[in-house]
Amino acid sequence: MLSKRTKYGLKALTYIAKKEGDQPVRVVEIADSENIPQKFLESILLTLKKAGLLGSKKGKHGGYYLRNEPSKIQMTDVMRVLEGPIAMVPCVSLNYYEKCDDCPDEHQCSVHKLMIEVRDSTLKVFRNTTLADLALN
Amino acid sequence: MLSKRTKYGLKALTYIAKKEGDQPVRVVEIADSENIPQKFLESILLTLKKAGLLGSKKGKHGGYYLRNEPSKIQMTDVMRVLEGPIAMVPCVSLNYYEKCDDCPDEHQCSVHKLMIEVRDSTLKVFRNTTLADLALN
DNA sequence: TGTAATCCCTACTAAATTGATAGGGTTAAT
DNA sequence: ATTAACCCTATCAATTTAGTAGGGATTACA
Repeated sequence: MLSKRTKYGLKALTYIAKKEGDQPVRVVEIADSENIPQKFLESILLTLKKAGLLGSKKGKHGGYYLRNEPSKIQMTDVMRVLEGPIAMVPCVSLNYYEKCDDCPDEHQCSVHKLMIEVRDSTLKVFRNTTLADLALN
Repeated sequence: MLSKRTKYGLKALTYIAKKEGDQPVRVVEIADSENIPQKFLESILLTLKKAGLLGSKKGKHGGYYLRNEPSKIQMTDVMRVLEGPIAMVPCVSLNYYEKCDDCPDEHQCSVHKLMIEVRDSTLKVFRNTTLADLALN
């Protein structure tokens, strides 16, 4: 299941991408438009900023803006920042690999094989989708 | 992330499928072979039984057995029983649909669109994989 | 220079979920 | 009758989730 955090983050990014003026977008505006608790959203956007996806401007007329063109922002990057590993088990994760402690040999593990397939098919979707695609319509 | 419950369940099913004699397979044997806490495994196999995937025989020489040929058991069914919805958000779930309370119109929701794609690609994998595939090798 | 608007940061918390463990009940074979 | 096995319920500690609270730091502008 996708966390609310991730869902809100995606919606917020989409909102900002759609807006794309020269003015940064305020948290409160996004929160109101997308029905997201403001304080919660603040912390999410902060995460996205620290990850380099968003930039910010403080003070009056401040807000958040994209650091790249929407068409250059892949879902793989967004999802890894917001949700963590894309793989369903650590032993098939590209970026967060970890050995299972119950598994003597993962190359003979049926779950391992299956989850590699799932990972690859999900990755394909995320790699082929950019923020520009989300912002269409 | 896949729960341990699901992972253990998949391993257990694979174990039983590989064994496939006329004797039912005992919980303790699976638990020992696959490094799964026995009591925990008991409750998982019970769930699989109640869902109709496994049958059981009580008492001496008892154990669990498959109710169908491995090649007839799709991962979609197994995953739904063990892990619940395959979709990452309830609003794109085929079997557990639920409206998002923050979303006025889900057809205009960017997350919705993306998650439909993910769901479909994951479903494709699960539909094309049976327990017989997991039990290979 | 003061004030309001805005992002930034830390700490806390209630509720839910996960990954078990405990303890015994029921059934079947011998 | 005894033992081996599944069946069932309750409980629990740790972790994660979805926030809330409270204020600090910075900037625009009057």
